[in-house]
Amino acid sequence: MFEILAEYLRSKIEVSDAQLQEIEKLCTSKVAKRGEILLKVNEICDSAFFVTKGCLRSFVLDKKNKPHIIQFAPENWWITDRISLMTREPAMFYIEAIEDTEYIAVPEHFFDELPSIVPGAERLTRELLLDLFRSIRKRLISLLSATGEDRYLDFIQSYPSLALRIPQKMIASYLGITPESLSRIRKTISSHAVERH
Amino acid sequence: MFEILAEYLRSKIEVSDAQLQEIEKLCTSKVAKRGEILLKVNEICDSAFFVTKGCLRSFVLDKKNKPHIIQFAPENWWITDRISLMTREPAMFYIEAIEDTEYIAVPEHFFDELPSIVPGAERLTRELLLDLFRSIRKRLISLLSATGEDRYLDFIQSYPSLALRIPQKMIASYLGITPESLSRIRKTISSHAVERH
DNA sequence: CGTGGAGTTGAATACGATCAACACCGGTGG
DNA sequence: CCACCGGTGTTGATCGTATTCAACTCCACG
Repeated sequence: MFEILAEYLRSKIEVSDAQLQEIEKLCTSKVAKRGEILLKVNEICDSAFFVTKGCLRSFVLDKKNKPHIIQFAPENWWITDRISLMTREPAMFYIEAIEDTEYIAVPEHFFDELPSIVPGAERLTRELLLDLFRSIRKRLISLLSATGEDRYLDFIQSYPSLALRIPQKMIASYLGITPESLSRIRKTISSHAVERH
Repeated sequence: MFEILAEYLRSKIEVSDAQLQEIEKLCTSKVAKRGEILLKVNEICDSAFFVTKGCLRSFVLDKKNKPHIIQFAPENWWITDRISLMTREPAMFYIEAIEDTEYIAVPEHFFDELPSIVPGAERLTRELLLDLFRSIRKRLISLLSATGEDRYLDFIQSYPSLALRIPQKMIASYLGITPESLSRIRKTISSHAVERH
């Protein structure tokens, strides 16, 4: 199971087998059943999760207890409350398995220690942070300035495999619309496709 | 004018006058008239701006050319496209003066060099990044999960002085609602206040 | 099989956006 | 100094769109 993270790291940075063995010592392989909660709001988040099989999501609850999805994490994705992890503040959201999932938990200091094992790995840490930053900012902007339909089109464009795999009600929650609205949006989109054909 | 940034830095980190002189060499004092654009979408952002007097804002335009405000920056705030600054990617938004404004521009390498002038200043850089992260994430969550009224209440709570100072149409744009809706929200809020009295 | 959840569809509703009118200044120029 | 003007904020009426509620189908799974 660690082999998947190893492969991921090899694709991102130059790393030897000996270094990978060092890295593996920091990692803990775990499994979660569908529905299992890995992090709760207001807990201190002490790990980042790297998914090797299955899918996790992070979400908040509004005052009517409706979930709103912040992020999906299928294979080869990281998910964590980065701020809670870095500052020991209470977590802002839940993390939950939406499929039976295998994942690797790494401790808070993992990314700090990585460069001492693999010189130059700061770049990876920096890239991960930038990717996260970019994606949050992009979502903020699209929530502010784009319609539900445009957000959906962007979603299937950006994450085509997720769009097939994730239940539509969860995609709707991620997009900030109701499942019914998403269903209707999909209908009008497919009718446009027919027109063009 | 640099004195205001100096005071700001003194409040954040231990810094001597000699160090401040070194820092000042990296800074450029500038002024912008109301309406002046400091950064355009798709330009490479090469500075961060620290406002010493007046107010800047960042915003995007949607496909109908309506502005949507990402951030306000009054005195003692930083504003920049951090990702463009760090990666030389094209900027995602505009930065514009909404009042006659005096500000200090610092180059992309400013935050990298700061620790070599003031040992321990990494903490400040890290804190600034965390603050930005926190605020973007908070806005994302509130757009996903809170009503316009709740977002407004949170805004006046979080930034009471901004709420008095910024035109309401801009606050509405920041909150993702129309100026008319904000006006009506304010009306119902004040009537609630009367009830309680 | 049968049950429950997911997705779709329709109808009614509610809510925010839009359009329009107006009051209220703050600044400018006569 | 006052008249005028443009922009801002408020309010009302209308409109459009997403939400809500409900019914139904279709699988997947036990």
